[in-house]
Amino acid sequence: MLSQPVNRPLPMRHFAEELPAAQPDGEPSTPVRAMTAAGEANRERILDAALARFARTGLSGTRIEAIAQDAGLSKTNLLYYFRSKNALYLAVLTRTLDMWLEPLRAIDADRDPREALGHYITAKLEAARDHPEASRLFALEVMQGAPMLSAVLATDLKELVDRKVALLQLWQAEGRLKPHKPHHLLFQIWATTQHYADFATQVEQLTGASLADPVFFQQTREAIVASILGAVLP
Amino acid sequence: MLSQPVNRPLPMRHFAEELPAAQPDGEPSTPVRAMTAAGEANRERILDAALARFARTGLSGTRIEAIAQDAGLSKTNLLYYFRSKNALYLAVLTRTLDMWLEPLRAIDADRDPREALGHYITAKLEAARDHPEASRLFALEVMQGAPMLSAVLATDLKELVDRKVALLQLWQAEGRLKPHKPHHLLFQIWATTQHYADFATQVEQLTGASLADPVFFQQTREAIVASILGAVLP
DNA sequence: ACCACAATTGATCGAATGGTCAAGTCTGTG
DNA sequence: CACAGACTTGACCATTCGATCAATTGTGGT
Repeated sequence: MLSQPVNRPLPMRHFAEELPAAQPDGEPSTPVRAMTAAGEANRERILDAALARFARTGLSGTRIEAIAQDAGLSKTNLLYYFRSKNALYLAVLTRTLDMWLEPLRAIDADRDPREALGHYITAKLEAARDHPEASRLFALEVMQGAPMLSAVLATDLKELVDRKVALLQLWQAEGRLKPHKPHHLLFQIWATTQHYADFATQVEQLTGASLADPVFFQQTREAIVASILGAVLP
Repeated sequence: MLSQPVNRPLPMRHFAEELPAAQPDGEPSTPVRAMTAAGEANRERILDAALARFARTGLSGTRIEAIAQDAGLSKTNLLYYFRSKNALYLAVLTRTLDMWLEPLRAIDADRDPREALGHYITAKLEAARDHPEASRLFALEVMQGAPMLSAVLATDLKELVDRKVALLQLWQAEGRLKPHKPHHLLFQIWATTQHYADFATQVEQLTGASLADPVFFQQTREAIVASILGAVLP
């Protein structure tokens, strides 16, 4: 059993770790002193190493010491920056969430549907190419029922998706998209683009190519755009 | 270091556990006596429980004791049927592999492409509905680089896919399919259908429905068929 | 009824691993 | 220069968990 720790000033190294609704009121537990440049850099290196490891072997399959080694630190020192393995995992997850959501946010109501959706697909495929670990990490997490992210997903993601679904329905009402349950459109885009990141090893094994190859990338992009846009544009 | 155990007769309970190329020649280590009916049933219950657990929490995230409890056995007793956690995992994996490959095998050269591919999509979606854990287990395994399955996938799956790709190319040459890199067609089908199993919690959270709902199932099926077949049929 | 082997159990081992502690060293600021 | 607090380390603790072992019970076949 943990004794509920009271509002003591939080050392800088743990400043960003607090859960969203951790402090009902009062001082936001201002850090005592700023982090050193070296400390800042260490934090980043740890997060990078952790992303790579977690994305490959999952939370329970990753040893905290392996991350520390990758980052060039001792296990104890890593634990100085992140109070626990779970805290580190959560930090990686939230840090990556924005990257995942951003392309969806960028779908613009003012643009032409064809162009907007084409851009979205391209952006998602670029994300799959440039940050496959991020994609894999989310996939792992969501597939396991999003035990750490369920709250965020149920609110932030849900709200964002609802907004974009409304936009798609508007476009449908205007006759600029075929009638179609909009969710399926989103799911198809997510599924196909992320597939090339999440199952990269399989894709490479079967085709001998990867998204890193520009030719293959273009080919993939066109295949996805053709099938998805072909089905929803009037 | 394990001392290489020599061809002693393998007890029935471990009969199926041997790796494919384990016995270059000689007696196939005939089991001493048949398993009891109870034993057979236990093995099945263990495999079922293990599939459910592994699909949710992965290999390292699953405690062998949890599986035993789900199956109504003691941990020690489970270890009587499977010599190790890895052996159990591998048994679950191989047992499920056929289920995954079967729909692909069923793509028939004699049928019309539209019909054959429509059937394939439907079969994959039914598999996603009826055996989501199997789909999730494979996804987890492949996403992590298929450490246990790489050999099988590199041979069995590769060969099967190559055969079907050749068929698709034939259809293209006959003008019955649009020219198109066939792999992308397969990937799109896999990605979209499996998405509804692998990310079921997300799908449910965002739409409130699941494949178990017949209306939603039909809707999904039509959306996928429309976009994929629409793009590849001439 | 007997026997060989299947099935089951509880005790226990040992390695792996997350996390703590006390004792430092380094460094920016007053 | 002094000091507070950031940063680092190695020793150590506690627990979890896969696996083994010895011993006992159940059971199908002769």
